[in-house]
Amino acid sequence: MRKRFIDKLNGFSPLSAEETAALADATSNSRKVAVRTDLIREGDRPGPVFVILDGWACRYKILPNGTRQVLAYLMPGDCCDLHIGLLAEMDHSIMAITPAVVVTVERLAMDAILDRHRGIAKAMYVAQLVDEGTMRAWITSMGRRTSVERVAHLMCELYLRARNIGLISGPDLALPLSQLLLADSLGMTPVHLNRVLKVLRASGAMVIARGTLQIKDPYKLIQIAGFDDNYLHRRLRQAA
Amino acid sequence: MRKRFIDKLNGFSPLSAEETAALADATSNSRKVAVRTDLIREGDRPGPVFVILDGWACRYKILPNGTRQVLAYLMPGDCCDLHIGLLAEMDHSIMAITPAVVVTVERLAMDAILDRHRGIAKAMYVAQLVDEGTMRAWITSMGRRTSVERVAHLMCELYLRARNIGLISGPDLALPLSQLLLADSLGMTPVHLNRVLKVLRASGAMVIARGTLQIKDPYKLIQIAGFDDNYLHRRLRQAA
DNA sequence: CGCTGGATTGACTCGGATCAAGTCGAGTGG
DNA sequence: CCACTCGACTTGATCCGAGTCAATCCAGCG
Repeated sequence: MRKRFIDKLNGFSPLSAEETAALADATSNSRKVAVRTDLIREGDRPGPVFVILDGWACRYKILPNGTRQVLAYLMPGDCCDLHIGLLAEMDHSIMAITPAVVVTVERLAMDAILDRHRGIAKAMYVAQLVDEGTMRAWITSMGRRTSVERVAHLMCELYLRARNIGLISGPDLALPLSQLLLADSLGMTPVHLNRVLKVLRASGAMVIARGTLQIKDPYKLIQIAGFDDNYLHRRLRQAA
Repeated sequence: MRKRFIDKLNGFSPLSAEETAALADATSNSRKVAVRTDLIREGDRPGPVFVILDGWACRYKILPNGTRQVLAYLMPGDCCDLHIGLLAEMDHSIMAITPAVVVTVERLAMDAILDRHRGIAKAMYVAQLVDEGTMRAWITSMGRRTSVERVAHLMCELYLRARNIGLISGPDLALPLSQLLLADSLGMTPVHLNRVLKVLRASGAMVIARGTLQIKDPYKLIQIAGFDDNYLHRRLRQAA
């Protein structure tokens, strides 16, 4: 299960055998987390860095008026911000949206790893840059894409990310996201999201049903979304 | 002019005299940039890290359909991502929106500084976390705030950031942002933005006129925006 | 077998986009 | 000094995408 995290980092910047071993060592102590548990809440003082080994989680904020905005999805291999411990308090919460397996790495241990293993540090910096790129893509979606484009774009992203970490190989992805959650990610109401899904289904591009995303026509979906995968930064600078 | 950058970092994590000197040294070689010049474009291979010493800039993306989304504003003291050099290409562009003074720090020089001066590294990591928090706040705004709230929220943010770096002291802020630019930041049309500004003016909370933001009633503005400054992380963990 | 939470659909309303005309102000050149 | 121009700001009229409210539908499950 740790494999996914190590593989993901290795994909960003090649790791030595020693570094792989160090990572495996640091992430050996995992724990299970129940669905809908907050890993950390807005206002909390950040503790150790954690890494999702299995299951999905999301970052989110609750507004004064009670509405919720989902800010990002965390899939196996993703981790929360490296230097989170420098902050006095969290500006958002993180919640498990499936039963999940999580490992926590103490701040000092994390610092030691980053210091000692430059390859790991480099890979994790890239991972962070990708997360930032993803946030920018979300801002762009919310600001300048129609609701149909927005949904298509998110599905392209989630599909590619899942594929990049080897979660899937075929055209289908197990999506443990309720329409309510998706609506809260995309800045729309559940009712409207449902209608958008119907449009996409009718277009023949994709279907979401019974917790599974089926991409029927990848080319069409990408075209609808105006999707460009550059922000996921898979092709990396060679001579870095 | 370099002072602003150093002061900002110092506010995030106290710097030693030696560190201050190292920063001053690294940022001594500045250049002027004309309005509306791109500092770097989407698709470019990232070069050195750069820091805005004077003037304003913005990150933005242009979509296939020609529309633009502004992703962030950079004010004096702000810098682009530290580890940007690890990526193969930029996923967005950065443009000067006023005549600006910019300093570029070569990647190796930057790495050396981060290695040698932990205080600088820490302060810059915090700065990056703040930028991420800001992006999350933007996502939240776009997704779950009305247009009036959104405008008010952005103005609170810009005002506080300007104040935090000592750009202003009174209730007024010189805002070099056209309505078109603001509209492209907030995911609305210039026409609608204009009407929203009128509403805010009528409410007595704030006025934007002739390139100046005047906050007439701070309490009311914050209330309209539902603004919480926690994401700017000014109160930092003491024992960090 | 009925309960419950998510998904789906319909009817109506409204915020914000679009289209179209101005207006204002700063520069520029006659 | 004034007319001309150009870009940015304003305002009005109309339309449409998305929100709201409300009623089912449906599947999993205690």
